[in-house]
This record gives sequence, structure tokens and C-alpha cells, in this order.
Amino acid sequence: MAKNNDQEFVKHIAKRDEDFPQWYTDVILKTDMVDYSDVKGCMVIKPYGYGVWELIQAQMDRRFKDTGHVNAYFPLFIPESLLLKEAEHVEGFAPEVAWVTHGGSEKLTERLAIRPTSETVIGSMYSKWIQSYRDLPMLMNQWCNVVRWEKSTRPFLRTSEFLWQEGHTAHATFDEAQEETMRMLGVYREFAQNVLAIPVVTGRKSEKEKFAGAYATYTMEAMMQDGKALQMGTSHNMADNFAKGYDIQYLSREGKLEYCFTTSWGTSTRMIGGLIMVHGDDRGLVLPPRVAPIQAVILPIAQHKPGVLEKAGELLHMLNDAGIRAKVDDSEQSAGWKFNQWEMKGVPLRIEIGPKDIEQNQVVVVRRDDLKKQFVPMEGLANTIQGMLDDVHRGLFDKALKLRESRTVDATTFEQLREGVQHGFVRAMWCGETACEMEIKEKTGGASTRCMPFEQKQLSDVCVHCGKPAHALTYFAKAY
RNA sequence: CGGGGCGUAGCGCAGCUUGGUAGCGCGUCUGGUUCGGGACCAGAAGGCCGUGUGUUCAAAUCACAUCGCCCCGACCA
Repeated sequence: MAKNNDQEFVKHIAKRDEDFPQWYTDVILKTDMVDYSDVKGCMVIKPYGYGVWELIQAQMDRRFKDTGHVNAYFPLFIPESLLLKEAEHVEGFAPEVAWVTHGGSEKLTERLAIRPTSETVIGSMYSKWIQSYRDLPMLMNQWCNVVRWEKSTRPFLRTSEFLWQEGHTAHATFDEAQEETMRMLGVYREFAQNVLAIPVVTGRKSEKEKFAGAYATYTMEAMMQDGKALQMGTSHNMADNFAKGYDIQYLSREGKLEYCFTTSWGTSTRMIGGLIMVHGDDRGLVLPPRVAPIQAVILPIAQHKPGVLEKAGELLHMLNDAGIRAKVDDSEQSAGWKFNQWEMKGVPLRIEIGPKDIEQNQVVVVRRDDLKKQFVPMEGLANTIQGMLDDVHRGLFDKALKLRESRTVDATTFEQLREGVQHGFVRAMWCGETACEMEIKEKTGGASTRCMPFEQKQLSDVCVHCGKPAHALTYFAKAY
């Protein structure tokens, strides 16, 4: 029997506390989630990574439908003239827009932007589709890819092309738009916590950090294991800014022509990067059960012995019938090799079934999150497994919450702020002024405001940095 | 756009300082023994040394250029 030891195993993956970026890269490549492509800044999402995205899509899409939205698809290309109609929006996105200038060998009379986001195309269509108050609210979502010509990229976290969903809605009043904006942020929050097992801070973005062209941007922010924050989703109230730029008007009940109030909200494949950095450990991925393409892997032990593979097959059907995503690994590798492999791939539960287990009518189940091993009777196995998957989810969420709490401090002096953002979130009072925000970023080595949380408290009356009257309690952090 | 690092077998790397037959580990393939924490033995296949130009009798190795990738900043989901 070869010596098993962690040292030998972890040689293949960098350790989180020694080199977090390298650990991240090792994990996503070695677990077959992604591969680098021939195009700079673009990634190939391989089946194992795409499987996670499909589960995210399915569960998020159901929530959109439940809140009254329908899916549609709008074009990838945006004529330059159309993109230019909302000044602040253009200014924000112009530096990272990719352009199509030729069709075949012929130069286009007007170049086409490859969508960096679709407010403009959708706005122009809404302008045609919305005529009357009866057409409102208009509640649509699209699943698509967008392109932003990024200068530096990292798989999932920032790529030149990425997959996302963008919801776009139009309403009769500002209040309705605001209500929608908050509703969808609430959907995101619930999704992050109940599906991805990631606790998030929700709140409003500063003027500097808000979406280009929005009246207000709301966000959910999560804390990674290296102390950096990740924006996991945003929801924008555009007020009537885009309605005015794109002429989205309706005739009210009173017969008056009014501008609509619009919203947009989006989440992307970046969430996958987030769940890796929140839950992963030195053995590799730790997938939250609800987005794990394989929730339980069945490993037949001494599989050449009569009855073992048959029993494994029975277990597989039993679990599949109960709606559990399971797989039997009957490859020729040794048991030890498979243990390590599936741990690296983050499968939430491992089920071992060998001759001894069959004799005793039981299986061995090992949880990925705490690696604890237990014997489980064959009878009622599907129920037990489902319960354990839920336990793993809760365990991951609690662990992530503890991580965030241990990396969150309150600051009443600038020195505390400066020190605190080196390790995680800092809550501090802030004046709300962009100039002050930029100075803080400069002096702290890159920490920015993440949001002004809905959950406010009064730490003091003055801004932690400039001493002017405090506007709001604000989360600061270095961010991805 | 600045700073750093790296391109040699499918993957990870050594060789370069001091030019002289292309190496190692893992993986792959064949056969056998194994099988409850990365098994072992024997055999085999696999390379335009990123690309180009130069120096030289001779270049993976030296020079110049170029392309690409990774990491860290600035900018952004």
C-alpha cells in the first residue's frame, strides 16, 4: 500500500494562504472547469464548469418566471448611433467596446458595437413596443453573452466575453421601478444564500461605483477567503434616464404622454468564480450541493468482486429516481486515486460501496466539506443522502458567514480603516463624496467603497476620512 | 497602459551561466500481479525547444525582434 499523505497530494495545487491567485488558477484548470482559449482574455467553459452554470441558470430562471418575467433574445450587434444616445452610458462603456467594422471584405457604413450590455438595443425596442399604460410593466430577461474588451482578465472573474443574464423592465412610475429594482436584488440575495451558500451584503453603490447611466445601483457583495470582496450581482434603477435617451413613452390613463421608468439587473458567470473562492480548500473545489453537477459520487470498492458493480448500479438508480445527481465511477483507477480526484472536483458527497458494506447492508458516506466519514444503512438511503446534501449546504453557508464575520471590522479612525481593508470588509461612516472616496482608495492601496448597506448603524457623526458630516455607514474593501 | 515571470513530449518541469547526439516525473499504450486513501513489475510510443532574423563549423543554449500566456498594479461585472 502506497503511503498516502496530504503533502504529496497538495503538491499539485498551491495552498490558499501561500499563493491564493495560483491556488485559484490551479483549481479551475485541474478540475476541468475551464481551459484557456486561443483568444486573449477568453476562456473555454468545459463541461464540468458549464454544468455549474446550467444549474445556476435553471434555478435563477425559475425565480425570474416566478416574479413575472419572460425571456427574449436581442441582437449581439448595436449600431454606433444607437449606442450613443445615452451620454453617461456611452462614456462609461466606450473604453471597453469591441467594434465590427467590416462585413466580409466590405467596410460597413456604420460600425457595429458588440454588446457590452443591452440597455440601448432593448431601449430602442421598448420604444416601439410600449405605447400605452396597458403595455406596462414590461418585464423581460435575456440569457446571453456580452463582450467587454478588458485589459487584464481571469477566468470567471473577468473575461473579455462572458455569459450572463440581464433583466430589463419598464414601468409607469419611479416608485414601481424602484420596487422592481429592490425585488430583483432580493431575488439575487436569496439565490446567493440558498443556492450558492454565499452570504452577501446588500446595499447601494456610491455615485462613483454605480452603473453608467443609472439613477441608482444596488449590489450584493461577498467576501472571499483572501480578504477581497466580489460584486456578485447588481440591480439598477435607471429612473427615466434611458427612457429619455431612447424615447420610451406611454400614454397614461389620463391621456398624457409620459416617460417610462426602467430598470436593469444582471448576474454573470463571475458567480462561479465567487463560489470557488468562498468554499474551496487546499484539496480543491468544494461545490455547494445545489449547483454541483455531481452531488454524490458512488465508488465501488474492489469492484471486480461479484455483486459490487451491480450494487453500485442499484444505488445509482435509487438516487437518480429521488432526483439526486449521482454518478458511479467504475474506472480502473485505484480507490485512493478516486478519493482524491473527486475531492479535488468538489463533489459534496462520496458514497463507498464494497463487499463488507454489502454484507452489512450499508454504505460509507464522506462529506466533502468536513471529510467526516459515516456508515449509513442502505434502507432509506436516498432520503438520508438528500438530508446530508442539505446539511452540507448549511455547513458551507455557516462557514462562509463565519469567514465574512471574521473578516469584517468597524472603523472610527482612518488608521483602523487602512489596516482593516488589508484583511477584508471595513464598516465606517463616510461623507458620500467622490473626491473623498478616491483619496481613500489612493491611501489604502486600492480599497473602494463596496456599498452603503441597507442595514445601517451610526458609528459616529463624521466621515472616517475627511471629517465632514457622515452620510452613511459604508462597506470598504479591496475588490476583484 | 506600467511592473514582474514564463513559452522545451498530452501535463508539470530540468537543461541555457560556460554553444557540441533532447532529458526527468506524471500521464498514455501492451502484458501481468493488485484493488477499503493517489498500487507494483516488465516493455513501448511520443519533440519544428513559441516564431523570425542574425552570430557561429555548430544554437534549446548567445544577440535582436516578434507573438502569446500567467501574476501584480491602474480601469472595469
